[in-house]
Amino acid sequence: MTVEESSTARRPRRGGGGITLGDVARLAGVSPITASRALNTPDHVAKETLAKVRDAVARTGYVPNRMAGGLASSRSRLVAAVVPTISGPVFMEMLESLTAALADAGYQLMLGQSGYTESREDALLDAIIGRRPDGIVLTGIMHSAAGRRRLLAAGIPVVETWDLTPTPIDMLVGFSHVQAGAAVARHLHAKGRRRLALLSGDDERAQRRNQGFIDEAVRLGLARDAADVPVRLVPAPTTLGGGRFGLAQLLDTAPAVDAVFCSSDLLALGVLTEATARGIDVPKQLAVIGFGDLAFAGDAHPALSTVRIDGTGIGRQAAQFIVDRAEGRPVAEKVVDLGFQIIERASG
Amino acid sequence: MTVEESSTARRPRRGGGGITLGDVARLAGVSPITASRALNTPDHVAKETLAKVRDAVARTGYVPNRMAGGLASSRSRLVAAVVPTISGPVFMEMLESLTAALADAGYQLMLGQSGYTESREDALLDAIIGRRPDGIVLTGIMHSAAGRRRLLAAGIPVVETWDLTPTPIDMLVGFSHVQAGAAVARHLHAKGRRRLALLSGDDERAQRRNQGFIDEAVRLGLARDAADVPVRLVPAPTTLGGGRFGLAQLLDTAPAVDAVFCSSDLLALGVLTEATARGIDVPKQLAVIGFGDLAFAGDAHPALSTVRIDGTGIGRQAAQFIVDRAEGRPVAEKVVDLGFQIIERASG
DNA sequence: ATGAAAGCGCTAACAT
DNA sequence: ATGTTAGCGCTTTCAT
Repeated sequence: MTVEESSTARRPRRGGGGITLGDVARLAGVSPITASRALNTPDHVAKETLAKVRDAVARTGYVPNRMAGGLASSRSRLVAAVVPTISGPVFMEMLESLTAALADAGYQLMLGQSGYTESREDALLDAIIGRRPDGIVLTGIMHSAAGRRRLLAAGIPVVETWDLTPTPIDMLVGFSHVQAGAAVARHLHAKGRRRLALLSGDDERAQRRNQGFIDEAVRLGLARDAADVPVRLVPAPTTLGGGRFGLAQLLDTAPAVDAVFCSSDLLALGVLTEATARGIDVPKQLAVIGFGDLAFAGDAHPALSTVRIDGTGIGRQAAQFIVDRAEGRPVAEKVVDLGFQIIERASG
Repeated sequence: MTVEESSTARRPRRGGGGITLGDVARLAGVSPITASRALNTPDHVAKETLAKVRDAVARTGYVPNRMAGGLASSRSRLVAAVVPTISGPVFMEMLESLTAALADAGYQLMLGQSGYTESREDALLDAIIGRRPDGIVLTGIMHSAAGRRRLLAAGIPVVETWDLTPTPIDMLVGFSHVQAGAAVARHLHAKGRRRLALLSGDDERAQRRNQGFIDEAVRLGLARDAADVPVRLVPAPTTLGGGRFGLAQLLDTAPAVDAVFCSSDLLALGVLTEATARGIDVPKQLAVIGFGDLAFAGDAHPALSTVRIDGTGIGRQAAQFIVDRAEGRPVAEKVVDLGFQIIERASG
């Protein structure tokens, strides 16, 4: 008690006036550095000392200041994640497992949205680099050449996700969009479909899946050439409404279509909805394949066939990458392909 | 150039070896504190000096270390947000506007998930308090009495959201769940519905809406007493499948029901789906009201009537609260009721 | 196993 | 308008 009073009295004007490691150390009757060791590397400290420090922590309610720790050690234990936009259910599963896995390892997630103008992207990078995160997880576009250079220059470990780019900045966990598109085309072909069509958001990744889909359709003899596959593009982010509207448009221009590959489950749900409204029988008249395997896919009517992406796995692997790097563990393989899985349900 | 070399040579073993404010100051030929002022309070600095510093920043690619700045100024410019779980589309709109509004003001969002065991909640609090955030935005349960005390003790401004508790910890932005439930009951009554039912997630807020709904139904003479209103509870988080299953159960026990208030739009979409599958005419035989007004609500078939919550407004106001507090501006009103709005579409 | 000294990179306080 | 000094709270390095 006397200790607390005297320390309070001596404290100068600056600072938050909170409890510091020094206070804990004084209460435990050890030096600050010993208190620090007791908290960070308990096995380098005598059992008795440990007990005294732990007791002092409990009595004071001390919580270490991670800004100070980070400054001293050059390890922020902060990880930045950048997504195009937070709404848009696609990346949620990944963010959830990423957050959880990082929390388990004692790291915290900082969230940033890149899906705005390019000038904003620069400001976002400043905000991120300024925090000196131990890693950054990139999802979506955010790769202006200047941005890549800045990240590299800052020496921050980078994990790119949801994609398999040929020239990764650093580490990478994802899957091949081209192959996913091709696999869907093969699936539909195997199910006897002959007039394939695409309903897709206008974002870059979706277009890559479309390319794989179209090329495979041509290869299988389902279309004379690329221009022979009906494509309807709707603005991303995709919506249920976009699916309804898109199907209507598609049927106007290509009424003979017997299968649609949608770039998202939401779009596919819209197609299902519009089909119901028009009395089109799914899957008899029209097969519908979604993308993402969101929670609702299996419960739709009819149950939605789709491409499952292991968002949880992506998040977990991204966390692993960064934590390993931060802890100085060797990273065996910098590129991990988690693949995808076609989930066949009632709709196709 | 000579400057850079000499500074590099002198640099000791610790630290990241990156460019610091000192480097910029030396290059610009001013003292570090002047360089600091040029970046933080440009109008306290002569035009010429400003130009020299800006030039040095541009040439070096300097990005201020916010950990150091935060440590020195006791202002982290970090805001923590706690949600029960990231998946679950309900809070996304809020998170999006919160992130954007904070970014605009130069603050960064740290995300935490509380939706696990109580022991985790404690660890989460430690992680958050350890970062000394300038504010914390709470959504969902996370209010163990001990937790409240710790937050208060840490002196971190707290904004509770999505609710109007009678005893807020600090600041509050939300709406009344009881009133929302009551308003839906009145709406259905006004539309001529007489046998109201509830299909709801088992979370606390939903139950509060249910209470308001039931009480109002009794008051309107639509039920003899509270037990007279059919209620089907499904586990939260709610799903489309839960809606389908729930409606089936509800109709088994109470076939005369002519209106269902669902605790989420997803649940309501499931009800719509199951109704379609069973050939039940919505809204003729059954009115369906959702909650949340998610993006798909208006595009469902039939278009879903629902309760709109201004998630964007909640996020914006929460950011405003915290930034105002951090900048030392007076906060006029610590409690803001953003209300809700019944959106009448085709389903009821 | 424990401690003393010396910073990490920045800004508040007090000059001038 | 600019500079000097002294920390913020912690951890690294080097002793013992």
